[in-house]
Amino acid sequence: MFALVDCNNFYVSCERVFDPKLENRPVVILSNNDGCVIARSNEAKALGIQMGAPAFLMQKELEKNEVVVMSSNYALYGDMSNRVMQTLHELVPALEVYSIDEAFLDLRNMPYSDPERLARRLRKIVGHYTGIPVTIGIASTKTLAKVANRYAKKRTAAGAYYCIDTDAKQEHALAVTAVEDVWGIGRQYTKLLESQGIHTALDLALTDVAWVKKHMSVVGERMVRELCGQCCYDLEDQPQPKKGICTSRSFGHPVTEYSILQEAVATFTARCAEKLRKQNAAANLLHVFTFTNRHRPDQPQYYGSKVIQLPVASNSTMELIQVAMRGLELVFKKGYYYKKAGIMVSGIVPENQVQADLFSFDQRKRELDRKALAALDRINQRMGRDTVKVAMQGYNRSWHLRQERRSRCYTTRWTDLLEVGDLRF
DNA sequence: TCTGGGGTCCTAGGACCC
DNA sequence: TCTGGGGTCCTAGGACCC
Repeated sequence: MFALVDCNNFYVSCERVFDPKLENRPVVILSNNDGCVIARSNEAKALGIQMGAPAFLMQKELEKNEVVVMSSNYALYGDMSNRVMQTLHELVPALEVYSIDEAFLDLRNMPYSDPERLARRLRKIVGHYTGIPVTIGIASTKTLAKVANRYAKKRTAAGAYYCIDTDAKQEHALAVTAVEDVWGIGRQYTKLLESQGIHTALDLALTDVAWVKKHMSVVGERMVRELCGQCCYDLEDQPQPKKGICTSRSFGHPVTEYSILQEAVATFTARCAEKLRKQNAAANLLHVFTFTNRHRPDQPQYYGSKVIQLPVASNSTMELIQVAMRGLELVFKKGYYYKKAGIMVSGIVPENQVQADLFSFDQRKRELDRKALAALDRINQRMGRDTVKVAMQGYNRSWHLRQERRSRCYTTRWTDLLEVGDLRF
Protein backbone atom coordinates (compact mmCIF):
# COMPACT_ATOMS: atom_id res chain seq x y z
CA MET A 1 0.00 0.00 0.00
CA PHE A 2 0.97 3.60 -0.64
CA ALA A 3 -0.08 6.59 1.39
CA LEU A 4 -0.27 10.10 -0.01
CA VAL A 5 0.11 12.69 2.73
CA ASP A 6 -0.99 16.14 1.64
CA CYS A 7 -0.82 19.28 3.78
CA ASN A 8 -4.14 21.09 3.93
CA ASN A 9 -4.10 24.55 2.31
CA PHE A 10 -0.39 24.40 2.98
CA TYR A 11 0.73 28.02 2.63
CA VAL A 12 -2.24 29.29 4.64
CA SER A 13 -1.60 26.65 7.30
CA CYS A 14 2.04 27.79 7.60
CA GLU A 15 0.93 31.37 8.18
CA ARG A 16 -1.65 30.25 10.75
CA VAL A 17 0.92 28.38 12.82
CA PHE A 18 2.58 31.70 13.62
CA ASP A 19 -0.46 33.97 13.53
CA PRO A 20 -3.47 32.31 15.17
CA LYS A 21 -5.60 35.37 14.44
CA LEU A 22 -5.86 33.98 10.92
CA GLU A 23 -7.85 30.96 12.14
CA ASN A 24 -11.49 30.81 10.97
CA ARG A 25 -10.99 33.74 8.60
CA PRO A 26 -10.82 33.72 4.81
CA VAL A 27 -7.12 33.94 3.87
CA VAL A 28 -5.47 33.92 0.45
CA ILE A 29 -1.78 33.83 -0.46
CA LEU A 30 -0.60 35.54 -3.63
CA SER A 31 2.06 34.41 -6.09
CA ASN A 32 5.36 36.25 -6.53
CA ASN A 33 4.83 39.91 -7.37
CA ASP A 34 1.45 39.70 -5.61
CA GLY A 35 -0.01 38.52 -8.91
CA CYS A 36 -2.41 35.59 -8.58
CA VAL A 37 -4.10 33.67 -5.81
CA ILE A 38 -2.10 30.47 -5.27
CA ALA A 39 -3.44 29.26 -1.91
CA ARG A 40 -6.77 29.65 -0.13
CA SER A 41 -8.14 28.77 3.26
CA ASN A 42 -11.37 26.77 3.34
CA GLU A 43 -13.25 29.98 4.19
CA ALA A 44 -11.80 31.64 1.07
CA LYS A 45 -12.69 28.62 -1.06
CA ALA A 46 -16.25 28.81 0.28
CA LEU A 47 -16.45 32.40 -0.96
CA GLY A 48 -15.82 31.09 -4.46
CA ILE A 49 -12.35 32.59 -4.84
CA GLN A 50 -10.67 30.69 -7.66
CA MET A 51 -7.15 29.28 -7.72
CA GLY A 52 -4.95 31.33 -10.06
CA ALA A 53 -7.28 34.32 -10.15
CA PRO A 54 -5.43 37.64 -10.69
CA ALA A 55 -5.59 39.64 -7.47
CA PHE A 56 -6.03 43.08 -9.03
CA LEU A 57 -9.30 42.01 -10.67
CA MET A 58 -10.70 40.89 -7.33
CA GLN A 59 -9.71 43.85 -5.21
CA LYS A 60 -13.28 44.83 -4.35
CA GLU A 61 -14.50 41.33 -3.70
CA LEU A 62 -11.58 40.65 -1.37
CA GLU A 63 -12.21 43.85 0.57
CA LYS A 64 -15.94 43.30 0.77
CA ASN A 65 -15.48 39.86 2.32
CA GLU A 66 -12.66 41.00 4.60
CA VAL A 67 -10.32 38.43 3.13
CA VAL A 68 -6.80 38.49 4.58
CA VAL A 69 -4.47 38.83 1.58
CA MET A 70 -0.81 37.91 2.00
CA SER A 71 2.30 37.81 -0.20
CA SER A 72 3.99 34.42 -0.41
CA ASN A 73 6.87 33.71 1.97
CA TYR A 74 8.83 30.83 0.46
CA ALA A 75 11.52 30.86 3.13
CA LEU A 76 8.81 30.03 5.67
CA TYR A 77 6.98 27.45 3.52
CA GLY A 78 10.20 25.69 2.52
CA ASP A 79 11.31 25.38 6.12
CA MET A 80 7.90 24.20 7.35
CA SER A 81 7.84 21.67 4.52
CA ASN A 82 11.19 20.28 5.67
CA ARG A 83 9.83 19.89 9.19
CA VAL A 84 6.75 18.01 7.98
CA MET A 85 8.83 15.74 5.74
CA GLN A 86 11.34 15.04 8.48
CA THR A 87 8.57 14.13 10.91
CA LEU A 88 6.99 11.77 8.38
CA HIS A 89 10.37 10.24 7.61
CA GLU A 90 10.91 9.41 11.28
CA LEU A 91 7.61 7.54 11.33
CA VAL A 92 7.78 5.90 7.89
CA PRO A 93 11.33 5.64 6.49
CA ALA A 94 10.28 4.84 2.89
CA LEU A 95 9.27 8.34 1.86
CA GLU A 96 9.20 10.22 -1.44
CA VAL A 97 8.90 13.99 -1.21
CA TYR A 98 6.63 14.67 -4.15
CA SER A 99 6.16 18.42 -3.81
CA ILE A 100 6.47 21.16 -1.23
CA ASP A 101 3.29 19.93 0.49
CA GLU A 102 2.96 16.26 -0.49
CA ALA A 103 4.75 13.00 0.18
CA PHE A 104 4.19 9.40 -0.84
CA LEU A 105 4.89 6.76 1.80
CA ASP A 106 5.51 3.09 1.13
CA LEU A 107 3.63 1.17 3.82
CA ARG A 108 4.75 -2.30 2.80
CA ASN A 109 7.24 -2.79 5.58
CA MET A 110 5.32 -1.05 8.33
CA PRO A 111 4.39 -2.95 11.48
CA TYR A 112 0.85 -1.55 11.41
CA SER A 113 -1.62 -4.11 10.17
CA ASP A 114 -4.32 -1.45 10.22
CA PRO A 115 -3.46 1.39 7.83
CA GLU A 116 -6.17 3.62 9.27
CA ARG A 117 -4.57 3.43 12.67
CA LEU A 118 -1.28 4.50 11.11
CA ALA A 119 -3.02 7.38 9.33
CA ARG A 120 -4.48 8.64 12.61
CA ARG A 121 -1.08 8.44 14.25
CA LEU A 122 0.66 10.29 11.39
CA ARG A 123 -1.91 13.09 11.47
CA LYS A 124 -1.64 13.43 15.21
CA ILE A 125 2.15 13.52 15.35
CA VAL A 126 2.65 15.81 12.34
CA GLY A 127 0.04 18.15 13.79
CA HIS A 128 1.67 18.07 17.18
CA TYR A 129 5.27 18.59 15.98
CA THR A 130 4.66 21.13 13.20
CA GLY A 131 1.16 22.57 13.60
CA ILE A 132 0.31 21.60 10.02
CA PRO A 133 -2.92 19.64 9.40
CA VAL A 134 -2.62 16.88 6.78
CA THR A 135 -4.95 14.63 4.82
CA ILE A 136 -3.98 11.05 4.03
CA GLY A 137 -5.11 8.80 1.20
CA ILE A 138 -4.13 5.12 1.23
CA ALA A 139 -4.42 2.64 -1.63
CA SER A 140 -2.55 0.02 -3.62
CA THR A 141 -1.17 2.42 -6.29
CA LYS A 142 -0.01 6.03 -6.25
CA THR A 143 -2.82 7.13 -8.58
CA LEU A 144 -5.42 5.47 -6.34
CA ALA A 145 -3.80 7.01 -3.26
CA LYS A 146 -4.31 10.39 -4.93
CA VAL A 147 -7.96 9.52 -5.50
CA ALA A 148 -8.32 8.42 -1.88
CA ASN A 149 -6.73 11.64 -0.65
CA ARG A 150 -9.07 13.77 -2.70
CA TYR A 151 -12.01 11.77 -1.50
CA ALA A 152 -10.98 12.25 2.13
CA LYS A 153 -10.70 16.00 1.58
CA LYS A 154 -14.13 16.26 -0.01
CA ARG A 155 -15.77 14.14 2.62
CA THR A 156 -14.73 16.19 5.62
CA ALA A 157 -13.82 19.83 5.37
CA ALA A 158 -11.34 19.40 8.21
CA GLY A 159 -9.42 16.81 6.21
CA ALA A 160 -8.80 13.37 7.53
CA TYR A 161 -7.95 10.08 5.83
CA TYR A 162 -9.42 7.47 3.55
CA CYS A 163 -8.22 4.00 2.78
CA ILE A 164 -9.14 2.13 -0.40
CA ASP A 165 -8.69 -1.45 0.76
CA THR A 166 -11.68 -3.24 -0.76
CA ASP A 167 -13.04 -3.49 -4.31
CA ALA A 168 -16.27 -1.87 -3.21
CA LYS A 169 -14.50 1.14 -1.72
CA GLN A 170 -12.34 1.44 -4.83
CA GLU A 171 -15.34 1.42 -7.14
CA HIS A 172 -17.18 3.91 -4.97
CA ALA A 173 -14.26 6.37 -4.76
CA LEU A 174 -13.67 6.15 -8.52
CA ALA A 175 -17.36 6.62 -9.29
CA VAL A 176 -17.57 9.89 -7.36
CA THR A 177 -14.30 11.31 -8.76
CA ALA A 178 -14.65 13.42 -11.91
CA VAL A 179 -12.26 12.36 -14.65
CA GLU A 180 -10.68 15.83 -14.70
CA ASP A 181 -9.61 15.32 -11.08
CA VAL A 182 -7.54 12.22 -11.84
CA TRP A 183 -3.78 12.69 -11.41
CA GLY A 184 -2.40 13.18 -14.93
CA ILE A 185 -5.62 14.42 -16.54
CA GLY A 186 -5.39 18.08 -17.48
CA ARG A 187 -7.54 20.38 -19.58
CA GLN A 188 -6.84 18.82 -22.97
CA TYR A 189 -7.39 15.23 -21.91
CA THR A 190 -10.56 16.23 -20.06
CA LYS A 191 -11.94 17.63 -23.30
CA LEU A 192 -10.98 14.49 -25.21
CA LEU A 193 -12.42 12.11 -22.61
CA GLU A 194 -15.64 14.05 -22.07
CA SER A 195 -16.22 13.94 -25.83
CA GLN A 196 -16.04 10.15 -25.59
CA GLY A 197 -18.58 10.00 -22.78
CA ILE A 198 -15.93 9.33 -20.14
CA HIS A 199 -16.93 11.48 -17.17
CA THR A 200 -15.71 9.77 -14.02
CA ALA A 201 -12.52 8.05 -12.90
CA LEU A 202 -14.51 4.81 -12.96
CA ASP A 203 -15.43 5.38 -16.63
CA LEU A 204 -11.75 5.89 -17.37
CA ALA A 205 -10.72 2.76 -15.47
CA LEU A 206 -13.17 0.77 -17.61
CA THR A 207 -11.99 2.26 -20.92
CA ASP A 208 -10.21 0.06 -23.47
CA VAL A 209 -6.48 0.31 -22.77
CA ALA A 210 -5.56 0.19 -26.48
CA TRP A 211 -7.76 3.22 -27.22
CA VAL A 212 -6.24 5.12 -24.31
CA LYS A 213 -2.71 4.28 -25.41
CA LYS A 214 -3.43 5.44 -28.93
CA HIS A 215 -4.81 8.80 -27.84
CA MET A 216 -2.93 9.46 -24.61
CA SER A 217 0.36 7.58 -25.10
CA VAL A 218 1.84 5.17 -22.59
CA VAL A 219 1.32 7.76 -19.86
CA GLY A 220 -2.44 7.37 -20.29
CA GLU A 221 -2.13 3.60 -20.39
CA ARG A 222 -0.31 3.56 -17.08
CA MET A 223 -2.93 5.85 -15.61
CA VAL A 224 -5.73 3.43 -16.48
CA ARG A 225 -3.78 0.46 -15.15
CA GLU A 226 -3.06 2.29 -11.89
CA LEU A 227 -6.75 3.15 -11.51
CA CYS A 228 -7.48 -0.57 -11.79
CA GLY A 229 -5.02 -1.31 -8.98
CA GLN A 230 -2.10 -2.40 -11.14
CA CYS A 231 1.02 -0.67 -9.88
CA CYS A 232 3.06 1.15 -12.58
CA TYR A 233 4.90 3.72 -10.47
CA ASP A 234 7.12 2.75 -7.58
CA LEU A 235 8.23 4.97 -4.74
CA GLU A 236 11.17 7.19 -5.80
CA ASP A 237 12.96 7.81 -2.56
CA GLN A 238 16.19 8.98 -4.22
CA PRO A 239 15.69 12.41 -5.76
CA GLN A 240 16.70 12.28 -9.44
CA PRO A 241 19.32 14.77 -10.60
CA LYS A 242 17.76 17.69 -12.44
CA LYS A 243 17.98 17.91 -16.22
CA GLY A 244 17.47 21.64 -16.31
CA ILE A 245 17.55 24.38 -13.70
CA CYS A 246 15.74 27.65 -14.19
CA THR A 247 15.61 30.91 -12.25
CA SER A 248 13.29 33.58 -13.58
CA ARG A 249 11.19 36.41 -12.21
CA SER A 250 8.65 38.94 -13.31
CA PHE A 251 9.68 42.46 -12.42
CA GLY A 252 7.81 44.64 -9.94
CA HIS A 253 7.90 47.43 -12.55
CA PRO A 254 8.59 47.28 -16.27
CA VAL A 255 12.34 47.51 -16.95
CA THR A 256 13.70 49.56 -19.85
CA GLU A 257 17.30 50.12 -18.81
CA TYR A 258 20.00 47.73 -19.93
CA SER A 259 22.03 48.04 -16.73
CA ILE A 260 19.06 47.03 -14.56
CA LEU A 261 18.35 44.05 -16.76
CA GLN A 262 22.02 43.11 -16.41
CA GLU A 263 21.79 43.16 -12.62
CA ALA A 264 18.65 41.03 -12.65
CA VAL A 265 20.06 38.47 -15.07
CA ALA A 266 23.36 38.34 -13.15
CA THR A 267 21.40 37.64 -9.97
CA PHE A 268 19.36 34.86 -11.62
CA THR A 269 22.57 33.34 -12.98
CA ALA A 270 24.17 33.41 -9.53
CA ARG A 271 21.13 31.57 -8.18
CA CYS A 272 21.37 28.89 -10.91
CA ALA A 273 25.09 28.45 -10.21
CA GLU A 274 24.32 27.98 -6.51
CA LYS A 275 21.70 25.36 -7.29
CA LEU A 276 24.17 23.54 -9.57
CA ARG A 277 26.87 23.48 -6.87
CA LYS A 278 24.35 22.26 -4.33
CA GLN A 279 23.79 19.11 -6.36
CA ASN A 280 27.46 18.75 -7.34
CA ALA A 281 26.71 19.33 -10.99
CA ALA A 282 27.84 21.59 -13.82
CA ALA A 283 26.03 22.82 -16.93
CA ASN A 284 27.06 22.81 -20.59
CA LEU A 285 24.34 25.13 -21.88
CA LEU A 286 23.05 28.46 -20.69
CA HIS A 287 19.82 29.96 -21.93
CA VAL A 288 19.07 33.67 -21.43
CA PHE A 289 15.59 35.04 -22.07
CA THR A 290 13.64 38.21 -21.48
CA PHE A 291 10.29 39.41 -22.70
CA THR A 292 7.68 42.14 -22.56
CA ASN A 293 4.24 42.09 -20.93
CA ARG A 294 1.86 40.14 -23.13
CA HIS A 295 -1.10 41.52 -21.19
CA ARG A 296 -0.35 44.96 -22.63
CA PRO A 297 -1.29 44.80 -26.31
CA ASP A 298 -0.90 48.59 -26.46
CA GLN A 299 2.87 48.19 -26.00
CA PRO A 300 5.28 46.73 -28.59
CA GLN A 301 5.94 43.08 -27.86
CA TYR A 302 9.28 41.27 -27.95
CA TYR A 303 10.60 37.87 -26.86
CA GLY A 304 14.38 37.67 -26.78
CA SER A 305 16.12 34.38 -26.19
CA LYS A 306 19.62 33.00 -26.71
CA VAL A 307 21.20 29.66 -25.91
CA ILE A 308 24.97 29.58 -25.45
CA GLN A 309 27.15 26.50 -25.40
CA LEU A 310 29.94 26.68 -22.83
CA PRO A 311 33.40 25.51 -23.90
CA VAL A 312 33.62 23.49 -20.67
CA ALA A 313 30.73 22.65 -18.32
CA SER A 314 30.75 24.98 -15.34
CA ASN A 315 29.03 25.85 -12.07
CA SER A 316 31.16 28.91 -11.36
CA THR A 317 29.09 31.99 -10.64
CA MET A 318 31.76 34.23 -12.17
CA GLU A 319 32.10 32.22 -15.36
CA LEU A 320 28.38 31.74 -15.88
CA ILE A 321 27.64 35.43 -15.30
CA GLN A 322 30.18 36.36 -17.96
CA VAL A 323 28.49 34.03 -20.42
CA ALA A 324 25.02 35.25 -19.43
CA MET A 325 26.06 38.86 -19.99
CA ARG A 326 27.28 37.98 -23.48
CA GLY A 327 23.93 36.35 -24.16
CA LEU A 328 21.96 39.28 -22.81
CA GLU A 329 23.90 41.67 -25.04
CA LEU A 330 22.78 39.67 -28.07
CA VAL A 331 19.18 39.55 -26.90
CA PHE A 332 18.60 43.08 -25.59
CA LYS A 333 16.81 45.58 -27.78
CA LYS A 334 16.34 49.15 -26.74
CA GLY A 335 12.90 50.69 -26.47
CA TYR A 336 10.93 47.82 -24.96
CA TYR A 337 9.30 47.51 -21.55
CA TYR A 338 10.64 44.25 -20.21
CA LYS A 339 8.38 42.34 -17.83
CA LYS A 340 10.36 39.25 -17.09
CA ALA A 341 13.78 37.70 -17.54
CA GLY A 342 15.38 34.44 -16.64
CA ILE A 343 18.24 31.99 -16.94
CA MET A 344 18.01 28.30 -17.63
CA VAL A 345 20.97 25.96 -17.48
CA SER A 346 20.91 22.50 -19.06
CA GLY A 347 23.20 19.82 -20.38
CA ILE A 348 23.83 19.05 -16.74
CA VAL A 349 26.63 16.64 -15.81
CA PRO A 350 28.09 15.53 -12.48
CA GLU A 351 30.81 17.94 -11.37
CA ASN A 352 33.43 15.18 -11.31
CA GLN A 353 32.70 14.09 -14.88
CA VAL A 354 33.22 17.40 -16.66
CA GLN A 355 34.79 16.92 -20.07
CA ALA A 356 37.85 19.18 -20.24
CA ASP A 357 38.87 21.15 -23.30
CA LEU A 358 42.41 20.86 -24.65
CA PHE A 359 42.87 24.56 -25.40
CA SER A 360 40.79 26.65 -23.00
CA PHE A 361 40.89 24.56 -19.86
CA ASP A 362 42.96 26.12 -17.10
CA GLN A 363 43.07 23.58 -14.30
CA ARG A 364 44.74 25.94 -11.83
CA LYS A 365 42.27 28.75 -12.27
CA ARG A 366 39.38 26.32 -11.96
CA GLU A 367 40.75 24.98 -8.72
CA LEU A 368 41.07 28.51 -7.32
CA ASP A 369 37.51 29.33 -8.41
CA ARG A 370 36.25 26.17 -6.80
CA LYS A 371 37.79 27.08 -3.46
CA ALA A 372 36.54 30.66 -3.63
CA LEU A 373 33.02 29.50 -4.44
CA ALA A 374 32.99 26.94 -1.64
CA ALA A 375 33.94 29.75 0.75
CA LEU A 376 31.26 32.00 -0.74
CA ASP A 377 28.62 29.31 -0.30
CA ARG A 378 29.64 28.77 3.31
CA ILE A 379 29.49 32.49 4.11
CA ASN A 380 26.13 32.98 2.43
CA GLN A 381 24.77 29.87 4.11
CA ARG A 382 25.66 31.26 7.52
CA MET A 383 25.15 34.98 7.07
CA GLY A 384 22.27 35.04 4.61
CA ARG A 385 21.89 34.99 0.85
CA ASP A 386 24.06 37.42 -1.14
CA THR A 387 26.12 38.53 1.85
CA VAL A 388 28.97 38.07 -0.61
CA LYS A 389 28.11 38.43 -4.27
CA VAL A 390 29.51 39.32 -7.66
CA ALA A 391 29.54 43.09 -8.25
CA MET A 392 27.57 42.68 -11.47
CA GLN A 393 24.53 41.67 -9.39
CA GLY A 394 24.37 45.28 -8.23
CA TYR A 395 22.88 46.95 -5.18
CA ASN A 396 20.02 48.61 -6.86
CA ARG A 397 17.38 45.91 -7.05
CA SER A 398 14.91 48.27 -8.66
CA TRP A 399 13.67 45.28 -10.66
CA HIS A 400 12.72 43.69 -7.38
CA LEU A 401 9.50 41.77 -6.73
CA ARG A 402 6.46 43.37 -5.26
CA GLN A 403 5.71 41.75 -1.92
CA GLU A 404 3.61 44.14 0.03
CA ARG A 405 2.17 41.83 2.65
CA ARG A 406 4.76 39.23 3.43
CA SER A 407 4.89 37.70 6.88
CA ARG A 408 8.12 37.41 8.83
CA CYS A 409 10.64 34.61 8.28
CA TYR A 410 9.76 33.17 11.67
CA THR A 411 11.87 30.05 11.37
CA THR A 412 14.85 31.11 9.25
CA ARG A 413 15.90 34.58 10.39
CA TRP A 414 17.02 35.47 13.90
CA THR A 415 15.64 39.01 13.73
CA ASP A 416 12.21 37.65 12.75
CA LEU A 417 11.81 35.27 15.69
CA LEU A 418 8.37 35.37 17.20
CA GLU A 419 8.12 36.85 20.66
CA VAL A 420 5.62 35.28 23.01
CA GLY A 421 4.21 38.70 23.87
CA ASP A 422 3.13 39.09 20.23
CA LEU A 423 0.32 36.63 20.70
CA ARG A 424 -2.89 38.18 21.89
CA PHE A 425 -5.76 35.81 21.49
C1' DT B 1 -0.26 49.75 -12.28
C1' DC B 2 -1.66 45.05 -12.12
C1' DT B 3 -1.98 38.18 -14.62
C1' DG B 4 3.79 33.00 -10.73
C1' DG B 5 7.69 29.91 -11.00
C1' DG B 6 9.84 25.55 -11.57
C1' DG B 7 9.73 21.20 -13.32
C1' DT B 8 8.71 16.21 -15.96
C1' DC B 9 7.68 12.83 -19.68
C1' DC B 10 6.47 11.40 -24.38
C1' DT B 11 6.16 11.59 -29.49
C1' DA B 12 7.14 12.83 -34.15
C1' DG B 13 10.14 14.14 -37.53
C1' DG B 14 14.52 15.44 -39.55
C1' DA B 15 19.38 14.67 -40.18
C1' DC B 16 22.71 11.57 -40.13
C1' DC B 17 25.38 6.87 -39.76
C1' DC B 18 26.73 2.13 -41.85
C1' DT C 1 1.89 -1.84 -57.14
C1' DC C 2 5.16 -2.43 -53.61
C1' DT C 3 10.30 2.29 -51.62
C1' DG C 4 16.44 -1.50 -48.21
C1' DG C 5 17.11 -2.09 -43.28
C1' DG C 6 18.49 -0.89 -38.89
C1' DG C 7 20.11 2.43 -36.06
C1' DT C 8 21.31 7.20 -33.15
C1' DC C 9 20.89 11.95 -31.84
C1' DC C 10 18.59 16.21 -31.59
C1' DT C 11 14.75 19.46 -31.51
C1' DA C 12 10.14 21.12 -31.22
C1' DG C 13 5.87 20.68 -29.47
C1' DG C 14 2.32 18.96 -26.57
C1' DA C 15 0.67 17.18 -22.47
C1' DC C 16 0.98 17.20 -17.58
C1' DC C 17 2.33 18.22 -12.27
C1' DC C 18 2.66 21.26 -7.89
